[in-house]
Amino acid sequence: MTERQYELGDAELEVLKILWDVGSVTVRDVLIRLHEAGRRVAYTTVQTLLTRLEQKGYVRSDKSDFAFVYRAKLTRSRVTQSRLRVLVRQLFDGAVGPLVLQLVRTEQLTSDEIDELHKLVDGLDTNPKRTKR
Amino acid sequence: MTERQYELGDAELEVLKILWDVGSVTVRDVLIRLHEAGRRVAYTTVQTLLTRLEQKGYVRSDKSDFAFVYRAKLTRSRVTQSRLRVLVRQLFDGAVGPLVLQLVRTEQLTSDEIDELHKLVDGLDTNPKRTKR
DNA sequence: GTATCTCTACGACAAGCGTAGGAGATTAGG
DNA sequence: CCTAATCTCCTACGCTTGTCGTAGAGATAC
Repeated sequence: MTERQYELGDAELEVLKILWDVGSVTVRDVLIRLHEAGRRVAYTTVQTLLTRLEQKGYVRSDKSDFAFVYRAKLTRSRVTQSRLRVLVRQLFDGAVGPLVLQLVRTEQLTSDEIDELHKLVDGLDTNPKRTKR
Repeated sequence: MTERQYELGDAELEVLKILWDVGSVTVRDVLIRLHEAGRRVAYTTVQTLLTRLEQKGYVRSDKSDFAFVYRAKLTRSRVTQSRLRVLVRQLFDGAVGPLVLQLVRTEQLTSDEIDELHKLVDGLDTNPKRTKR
């Protein structure tokens, strides 16, 4: 495809989320976590996923005294933002507005979220324009 | 992964979007459109994509006098909604609120979109009813 | 010191997807 | 009818991703 750099699959993302939650983990840590979550995978599967995540630059590893310890290199919001951007481009031709509108329109939000939204939206127009990263 | 049904790849989505825009198309129609958009693919590639889309239930075809004519079976919003749901589940554990918040926070919206958002958000609490698809 | 456990390295395989070629049918133009 | 252009059908290749197996290196356990 066009610009297919920097992708990650579902399973990889699953692992990455654990790294975000926990911080530093070994292969076994991730494995246990996944098993607790009902995900029955083999040790070496996790190992492969972590290796690939490292190759892709999402994760860094250092050899501690016993096993390799992995930690995320990219922040959660960095990655989610990038993924969102891809999706927005794919589905809404890059226009975020329509996406938000569809979300607000078709998904139910909790009243807390609605309150938060109110605050955000109210603050929007007073906010000066932001630089495009 | 768990429930991997109902997926479609980038190229497939690209084609599907053309169907949404145009309505009824032949393989060649799509091909021309793609070429106009700078996407240099072979005729048979488009054919494969349409066939797969049909197998997956996104598209329906009928044999008109010469070539097959394809049209979308699922609406655009239906598909975008489903894709959004997947992404929301993956990245935000199914919570739409945080997603919207992140979007509003990190992406710039046009003032029209902000106005629209205002209206939507204001209408939210008074209009909580929705049928679950 | 041999059996056991755990970790790493390497390879592999199936499915999904993007991409396409070739064979054979069909249609249009003379 | 003959030929060129098209269309459909079938097959396939390479890459990514999810999933492991196995073999070897260190440590542990008796």
